[in-house]
Amino acid sequence: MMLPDQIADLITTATRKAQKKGDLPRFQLPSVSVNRPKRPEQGDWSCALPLQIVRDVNEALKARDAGKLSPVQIGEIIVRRLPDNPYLERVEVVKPGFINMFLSPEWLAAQAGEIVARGADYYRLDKGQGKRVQVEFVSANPTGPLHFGGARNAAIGDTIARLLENNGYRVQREYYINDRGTQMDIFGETLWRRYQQLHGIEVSIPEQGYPGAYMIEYARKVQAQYGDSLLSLSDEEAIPKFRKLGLEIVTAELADDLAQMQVHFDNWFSESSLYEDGTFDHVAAILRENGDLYVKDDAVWFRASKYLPKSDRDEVFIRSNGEPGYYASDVAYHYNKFVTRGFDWVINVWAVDHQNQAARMPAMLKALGIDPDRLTIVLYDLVTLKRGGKEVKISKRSGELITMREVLDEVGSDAARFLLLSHSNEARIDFDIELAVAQNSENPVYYVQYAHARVSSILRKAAAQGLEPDDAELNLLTHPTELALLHKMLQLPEVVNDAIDRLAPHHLPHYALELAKTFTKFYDACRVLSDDPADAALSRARLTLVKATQITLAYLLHLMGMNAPESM
RNA sequence: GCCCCAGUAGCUCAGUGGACAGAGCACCGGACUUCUAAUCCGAUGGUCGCAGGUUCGAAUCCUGCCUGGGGUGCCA
Repeated sequence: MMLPDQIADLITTATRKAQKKGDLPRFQLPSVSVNRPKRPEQGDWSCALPLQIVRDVNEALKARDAGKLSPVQIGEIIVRRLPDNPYLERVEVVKPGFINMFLSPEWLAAQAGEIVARGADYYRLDKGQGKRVQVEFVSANPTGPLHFGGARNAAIGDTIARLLENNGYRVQREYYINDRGTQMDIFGETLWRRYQQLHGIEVSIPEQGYPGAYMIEYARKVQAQYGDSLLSLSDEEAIPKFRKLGLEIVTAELADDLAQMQVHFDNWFSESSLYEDGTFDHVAAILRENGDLYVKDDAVWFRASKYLPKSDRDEVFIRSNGEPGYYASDVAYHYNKFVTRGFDWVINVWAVDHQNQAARMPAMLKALGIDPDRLTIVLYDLVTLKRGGKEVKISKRSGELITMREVLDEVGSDAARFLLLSHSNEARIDFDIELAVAQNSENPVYYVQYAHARVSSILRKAAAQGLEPDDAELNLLTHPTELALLHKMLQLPEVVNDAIDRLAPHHLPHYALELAKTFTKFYDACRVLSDDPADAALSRARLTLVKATQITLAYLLHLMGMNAPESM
């Protein structure tokens, strides 16, 4: 259980006891929460319960004509019943009715030893309790290299997966490959034409095809493997063949690009497999039996309005040309996720231009008898690429960077991930390449990594002197910056908990910056190593704190998919 | 038209019911024979888009409006 929950429990217990003993009248208590006040004089933890219950208290007292209590008086009554506990050294009740609590420095200092003893496990929560969750992300159409916008999707999705897998969930990362439909046919045809062109055949690529130079590269890869042996194929034979070959090339390239960002998928799921293994026919049968399908304008429609009371809008299931639409694939796909594979929870990470699609997902789930709460769609806004404040046009012809690989090659994965994660999902990002590359104080990425490098350097130097972390005399840790650093480290589970509850990974980089700042203040104020043997005990205690900081920073960087450098 | 998101310090952004609204950058003034100065300390800086409402308490919740972005039935 997290520290704030434990402290809130103390308040709850004390209040119930006060009721039982007759100090306070009986009524239904609200759930108690505590928060970290901004001002140090208001304590390490604060609780506003007296203000929240003053009305209930006085109404109950009035009923038996027993006078009135002020919030401060209520607070004092509660505090008198506070159970013995190791955390709190001092508790104050102040106007207008806050209970301010101060952590025991001894208990706080002892946590440094706990962190060193248990490592990152000290911070891990069992939020998931073994639940199976799938995070589906990126899932860009496999018709070319990843656009830089995909990097934000990758950073968000992968970080959510990391948050979950470190806190009690069994996580699968999945990439959904849209490997059927009109776009793929045109892609296959373009590749086929490029291949023919490489062999001197004068053909032109399709009108709505893929003009990018990368298609010529793909054709060269086909040529390298097959030579001219495919030239004899007819268009009817060649297009499916090249669609398949192209898909293999692109998929390998996507995996490669994503690996550059420390992103690895457990499963690449083929859309067309849903049609080959009968899933699509099966869900169509379910919907038909329930009377959820009807024909209009030569198309088959899904009666979505039946399941979404606020909407009168239905969805095209099978288009008038006989081809299932994307919504039909989504129905089959989600049936596969929830029923066939039985995930407890599914998270889809989508760009904000799919917002409408996201709003229509619950209808299909209800129609399939699946609890809509088992699906969460994380929507994020787009990224504008800039260089020195000027927008980089998303145009191949400009010659400017646009693919994810090109940006990563220039700014590096760590900086890209950190900067892409720093904004809330709903916020648009202006990603300035110049700023991202800058290895100076303007760039917060390096401030955080630098703190880890410093910590590592101290531990190295100490080891060379024969000094190791030792928790025998941790009560020597009394300096305000030492206690502040410990208090900040203890905040990590709260940050993680919040990030998971809201699927908002941007809390991690912000906290990382705060933690690095808090460490650097300690570093500035407190010398760890010393030439004087008389300081050895304090050095060992501080080394424990430094080691705990290293563990914490490394875990935090790991959650963000970043490296924790030992030196810079 | 309708739906979604955003509007907080000069800039980039945190903060989704608690106390006097925060950070980074920029700007100004200090600190270096450093366990890595990619540093630290201090100062300046805000009618939280606007107007109502709910509440002991609102940047946060509700209603309306303004501005910007996105979406809006056979593309995905």
